[in-house]
Amino acid sequence: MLSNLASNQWKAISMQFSTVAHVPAILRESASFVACEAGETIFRVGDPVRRAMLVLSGEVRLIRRDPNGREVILQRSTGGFIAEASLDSRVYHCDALAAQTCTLLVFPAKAFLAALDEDVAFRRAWQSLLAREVRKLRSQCERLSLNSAADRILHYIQAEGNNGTLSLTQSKKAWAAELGLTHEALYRTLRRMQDEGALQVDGHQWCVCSK
Amino acid sequence: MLSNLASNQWKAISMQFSTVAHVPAILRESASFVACEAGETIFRVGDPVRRAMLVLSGEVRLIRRDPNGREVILQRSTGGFIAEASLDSRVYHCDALAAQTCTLLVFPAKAFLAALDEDVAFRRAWQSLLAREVRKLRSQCERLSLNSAADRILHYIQAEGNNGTLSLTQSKKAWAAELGLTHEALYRTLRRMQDEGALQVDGHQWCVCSK
DNA sequence: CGTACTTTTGAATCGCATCAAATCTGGTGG
DNA sequence: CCACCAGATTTGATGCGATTCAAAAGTACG
Repeated sequence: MLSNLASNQWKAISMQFSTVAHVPAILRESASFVACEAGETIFRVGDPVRRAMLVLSGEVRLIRRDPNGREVILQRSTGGFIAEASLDSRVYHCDALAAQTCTLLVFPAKAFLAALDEDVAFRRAWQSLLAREVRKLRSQCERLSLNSAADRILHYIQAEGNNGTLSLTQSKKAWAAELGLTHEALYRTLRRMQDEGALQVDGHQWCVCSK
Repeated sequence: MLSNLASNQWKAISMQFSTVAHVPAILRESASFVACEAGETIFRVGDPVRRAMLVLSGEVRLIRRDPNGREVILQRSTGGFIAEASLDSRVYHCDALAAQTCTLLVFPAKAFLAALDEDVAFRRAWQSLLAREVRKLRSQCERLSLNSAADRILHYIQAEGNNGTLSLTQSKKAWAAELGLTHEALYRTLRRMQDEGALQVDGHQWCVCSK
């Protein structure tokens, strides 16, 4: 864990995450790296919120368990801030798990909030991040309201892909969970859609065929 | 339509909507009321975002239509801001319909954004509003991922009600849409749960019975 | 090379969607 | 005040599609 980051590191990270480009100098000084092993718990429900966190590499999942013990993925991040909405909460309302070995960029929550008050550009970037998140979640709710597996798949490719083509960055099993389907249903529906010519596959690229 | 609001009106509105209490004086001066009739379209997909809007009375629904023409409710508001996340967008990405006769409090978008830059308390209130919205949407995604009607109903009552009791402010048909169910499925499941003693009903009050 | 996990296919079951129709409700106008 | 209408509510019958349980094959990793 480093308590200080070199300026070229900031440049590289800022290239990848536009919000980071707006992090003011004072806040940068209090940033540090954290490494997590696959399977590690990053925080749990009820833990006090002390840090703002950004996934640099690997994958983090925010999950909650339903009464039957099945886990529901609330957020899945392979890059970018996690639990943004918890920053103004006292405690977390979900668990965070490292799905793979991860590196995180962390900021003390207090300093982060103070910087939001001080720096206009940073504040704007943060607000636009939250707004994007709201739109993305509304889109996900819209998708989960569709009751056929095929419709959810098409909706996902349209919403998360580029111009009808999706580059899948996760296992199909994880994708199924995000779509609110069992993995069996996803496998079968993808197969059927390929057979019917509604989808084309090329490696990890999934492409909608408009007839 | 009034172009200026009396100070006692502000007090009344601020009592009901805490975010409004933080609206700075300059922004207040540019606020006005708008009345909408039931069924009226407030804005459409693609319309430029010119105003921030708050529902004072009546009901507004943000909807999108799926390829089959069925409408999906993205947000339903009987009080409070609507389309908060669109404020930093150029155009709207959904339709807004007045489900009943409504009165809205509207602000020019430009002045609203400027006030967010100027006033710290207002900005904090707004950011916390967005964060609450994110949490609420995550909760809805969690609920829509449950595949039994009974589980969704219980989840809704726990999440949206107080301590296991929900006061229903909408028709059961609208509730069904919010739960991602057909109204028939909701009616039947509610009936079954009452018969089984899992739910108690008293007028519009729905109460979960822990056995 | 073995272990853990994902991917894939099969068969049976169940719950929700769908279509249909009757009843109830609130609001409107004669 | 009553007739009427649109919408919500409710019940019924049917079929489909996703879940569930099961098992086999493929894949990554130490």
